[in-house]
Amino acid sequence: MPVYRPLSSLAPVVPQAPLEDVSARIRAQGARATPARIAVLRMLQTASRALSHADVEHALADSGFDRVTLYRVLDWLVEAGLAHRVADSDRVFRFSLAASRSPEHARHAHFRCDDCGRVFCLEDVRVSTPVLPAGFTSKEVQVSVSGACAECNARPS
Amino acid sequence: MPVYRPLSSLAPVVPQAPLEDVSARIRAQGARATPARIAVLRMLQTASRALSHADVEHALADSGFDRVTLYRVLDWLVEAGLAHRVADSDRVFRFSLAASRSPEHARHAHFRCDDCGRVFCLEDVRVSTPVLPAGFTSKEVQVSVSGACAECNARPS
DNA sequence: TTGCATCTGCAACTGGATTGCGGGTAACGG
DNA sequence: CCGTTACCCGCAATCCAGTTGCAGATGCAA
Ligand SMILES: [Mn+2]
Ligand SMILES: [Mn+2]
Ligand SMILES: [Zn+2]
Ligand SMILES: [Zn+2]
Repeated sequence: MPVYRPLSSLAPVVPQAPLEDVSARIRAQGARATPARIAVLRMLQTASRALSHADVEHALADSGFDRVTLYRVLDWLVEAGLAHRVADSDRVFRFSLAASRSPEHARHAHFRCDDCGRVFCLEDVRVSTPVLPAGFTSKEVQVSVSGACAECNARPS
Repeated sequence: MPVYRPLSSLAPVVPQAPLEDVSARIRAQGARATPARIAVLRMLQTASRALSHADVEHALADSGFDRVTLYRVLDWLVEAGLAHRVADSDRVFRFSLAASRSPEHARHAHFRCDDCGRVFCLEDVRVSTPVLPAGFTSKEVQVSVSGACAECNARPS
């Protein structure tokens, strides 16, 4: 079980995205553009990988948002169709921008490193809906690969 | 979020499989063939879908096995390579016979019904390892489709 | 049959996620 | 601008699948 590693030691996931744009997008869903929603959505937009609640909480620690508020914001984003949620093999949910919201976030596979615990978006590995048994209808397809990431393979350990 | 539904209302998942065979298979792993291990392994062998700890616990309620024992048996089965574990989108682990243990359990996709919460093994949907970024190595690939199963689609609801 | 490493039962614990509720505030109308 | 109010947030308690520690039981090889 990999230990938690703060975002600072990872790829840059700093909240920096067109502010007005983000607020407008939230209001377009018929909801209030609150500081918490804006901050989290901006973060997701610039994230290079799927973020857990803990990731968001640590990155936005200075802002002083309540833990529960961040849970609710993430839930709301999913419900509003702005983000999607995948259950990781370590029983934590990870969030990333919804496919429909940006072309580079089209349906793709995810990779979980068993060593460092990070989850990468494999943008190049596209996912297609398989043929299902009669009567079954699909809403979502998730492909998740586990193993060791490049960084962890390089490190002698 | 679908409510838990007891096994009795679902497909027949009664523990009935060659007893001696099962005991021998357990001992072949250098472990003791205890009642709990035998019962759980027999259950997995006849299950038509991936079982959660709760499924096993309810089905074997009469036997009086402790909750923790069943957790440990399931963990042991995975460690021994006799079963494999998939993390479901509702944050519960589900278990099924390992691919190497029976030809009909080759690497396949799983289907989760958002309505009734059941997880089906899509034996016909084979899974192959995708091409990964340089330096990445894979150990396991999981494909999980979500949507509505035939039964739930048929029911008017 | 006996020895003992392995396994089980029980109870306490963990950590991510959820819920209830009183107080706060974004957005709209005036 | 300011008042109103439905929506949102902070806080504390709670849930729940899964884990851990330890003392006692037991499968099985000798
Ligand atoms: Mn992604
Ligand atoms: Mn399966
Ligand atoms: Zn890694
Ligand atoms: Zn169903």
